[in-house]
Amino acid sequence: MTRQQAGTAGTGTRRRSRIQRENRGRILDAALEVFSRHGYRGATLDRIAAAAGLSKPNILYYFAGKEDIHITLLNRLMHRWLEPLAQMEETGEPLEELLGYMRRKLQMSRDYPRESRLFAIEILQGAPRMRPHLESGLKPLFERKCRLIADWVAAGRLAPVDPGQLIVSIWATTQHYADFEAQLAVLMPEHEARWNGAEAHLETMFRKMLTP
Amino acid sequence: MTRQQAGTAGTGTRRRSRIQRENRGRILDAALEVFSRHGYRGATLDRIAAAAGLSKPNILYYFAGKEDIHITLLNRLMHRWLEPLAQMEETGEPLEELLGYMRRKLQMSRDYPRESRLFAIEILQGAPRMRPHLESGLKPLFERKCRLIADWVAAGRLAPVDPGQLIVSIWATTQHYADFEAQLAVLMPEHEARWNGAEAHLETMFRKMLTP
DNA sequence: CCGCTTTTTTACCATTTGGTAAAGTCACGA
DNA sequence: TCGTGACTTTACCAAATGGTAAAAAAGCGG
Repeated sequence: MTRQQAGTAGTGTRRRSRIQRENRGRILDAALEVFSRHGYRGATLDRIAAAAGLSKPNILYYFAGKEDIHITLLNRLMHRWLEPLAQMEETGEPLEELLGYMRRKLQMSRDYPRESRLFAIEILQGAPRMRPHLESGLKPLFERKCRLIADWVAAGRLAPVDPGQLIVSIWATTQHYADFEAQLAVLMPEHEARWNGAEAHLETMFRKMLTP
Repeated sequence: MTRQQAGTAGTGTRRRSRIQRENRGRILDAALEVFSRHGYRGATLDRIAAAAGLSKPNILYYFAGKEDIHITLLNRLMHRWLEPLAQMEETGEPLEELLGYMRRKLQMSRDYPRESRLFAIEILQGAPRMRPHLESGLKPLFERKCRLIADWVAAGRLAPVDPGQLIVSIWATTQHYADFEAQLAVLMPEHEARWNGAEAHLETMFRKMLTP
């Protein structure tokens, strides 16, 4: 019977000391940096430990293993990632709701590029650890919002559009600025101009596409 | 003085036997699969060797090392990747030129998803081995085509648009279907409907955005 | 300031990984 | 068909990697 580790405590046991909360936080922050740059296989515990300023065995005192850290990150991520879409509701003008969603998503790319890359790299690699989340978390929300958009179109409050394709194109255009930043920084070196240009461009594009 | 290896021959020596051409091809094909799924650090020579049906030392007979394989892939990729944009010229109707470019890019995502993922994963990881290519290959082409689009806008043949942002949004929307296929396959399981829907949606979107 | 728990460090391990040396095997032109 | 160079395999190696055991150090309630 091995000793109970801090991070391995059953889901019921939520008591965490101050030190545990601090160090788990530092580990997750460091792991986000490393996983989002190198993917699961390319990330090493040594690198995460170095970035967190802790020793490798100390990391393994707080988490059951590399996979445990990764899964914990993905769980947290999914929550935050769905929020902007969930906020799009039937109250309010359809066009403004959609533009608002696009703006929130673009802001997320700007504020949380590491999370965006973590998500992107996981999907690129075939979503091996995330498919359950996609099925159970994202898909129902996606379908609900597709029906909402379809209703708006049917009521003539939006130009005719394939709701699923519309949402996908919002994801694609907004996430691109976080995920491909290394490329865009070469082509458009001015950081502020790039982001302001993005917002103006996407606003024009989706407004033209959706105005009935 | 080590023995001269097949793949290490100086750039001048282009003679390659039938066996060399075959096996280098098989190795590069296998490596494309593995690198595009796991990134540079996550890919292993063992995996590449297994996928190619060769032994690991045999792989190292044809290439100087793991990095040599990766660089060779990126070089080949860059060539093919710039082609669709290079084909967009000032002869012909501006709107049709741009829509044609978008369609070629979407077709590339459909036909060469592994290449698209290889590129995406390299950029996501900060483009460590590709920045020179971006500077010397992509950037000049990008700037040239931006000027072309700016000229079209100035002549009133296109709606006012930020040329750089326009090109970026074409990249984002088309590449997304290859890079995020694992996610889209969950949300839109019907493969043909997904791609046909994409083409129709993007055509509508960019046509509305660009019609003067 | 004592004793007990939590946290951290030191010293390891087994496996994997990129890479090499050298002995074999094959192909093909003379 | 035979010799020579091109190709392939076998047997390794040193470093890196995920992970563990157990001792040492810190916290902390009493």
